[in-house]
Amino acid sequence: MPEGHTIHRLAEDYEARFAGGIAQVTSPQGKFADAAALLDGTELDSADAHGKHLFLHFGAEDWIHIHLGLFGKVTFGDAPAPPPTDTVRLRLANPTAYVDLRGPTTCALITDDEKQAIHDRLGPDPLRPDADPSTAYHRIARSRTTIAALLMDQKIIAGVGNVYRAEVLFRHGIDPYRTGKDLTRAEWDAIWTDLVDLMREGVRNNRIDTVRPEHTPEAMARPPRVDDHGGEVYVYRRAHLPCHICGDEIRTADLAARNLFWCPRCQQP
DNA sequence: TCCTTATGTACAA
DNA sequence: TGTACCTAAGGAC
Repeated sequence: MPEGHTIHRLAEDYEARFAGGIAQVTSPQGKFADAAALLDGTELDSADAHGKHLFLHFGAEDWIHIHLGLFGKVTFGDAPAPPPTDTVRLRLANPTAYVDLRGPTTCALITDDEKQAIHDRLGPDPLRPDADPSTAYHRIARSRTTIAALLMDQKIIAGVGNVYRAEVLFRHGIDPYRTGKDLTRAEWDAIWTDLVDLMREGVRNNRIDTVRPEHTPEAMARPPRVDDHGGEVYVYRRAHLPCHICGDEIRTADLAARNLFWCPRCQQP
């Protein structure tokens, strides 16, 4: 599930359940055991998210840096915590709740400076209040790379993943193979504004829904989705199915080792 | 029970 | 461009 909205939601949920209190910190799987021992019994004071990176603040200088990658998952539950399975990389537990982290690409103890270096190499995040879309457009407008690839480049814009990429391009009728150079400022501003709205709703609902009210299954008297990615979408993982709007077959292609989905009629070059 | 796939990224060649 | 890494679910047998 991990696109930016997931990570921001996790930051909220970690804070809601653990901030301001002492936590038991363990690493049943073992790879984070040394750091867990250092943090065990200390207080989590805040959580932060930038793009797909999650940061948990313990004490004055220590942060746990978490990146879920493709497989990472986080599970919250109420106390008492069940015995952890042997894939739990990090468990926090307090008298009322526990949270398990499994399969992350990254789970490491870092300093303030190291955290800052991560912020510095990430592009603006539509979910962060300090984000400036014009810095992203500046790079896009000079690039001969496809807009589909640019949207996935975390240095350009942080937090967009394969689902939001496919869906936002569909919502704006933009062919994924158009280059950054061809994108107007107005088009970019519209994409950005839309991403802010979509991703905020993603945080709220903890899932990605991109279908406008007038195109929902109920509104169009069509069958509801069968996909299990967790939300209602126009094109993501709908290869060879009819487009909700024009009925043409949704296309798919490999682009930079990821699956791209788009409607060739609704998204003209 | 095995194989494929996945909302991601980093590094080698 | 290809491959490695981490995990779990779903589908094919």
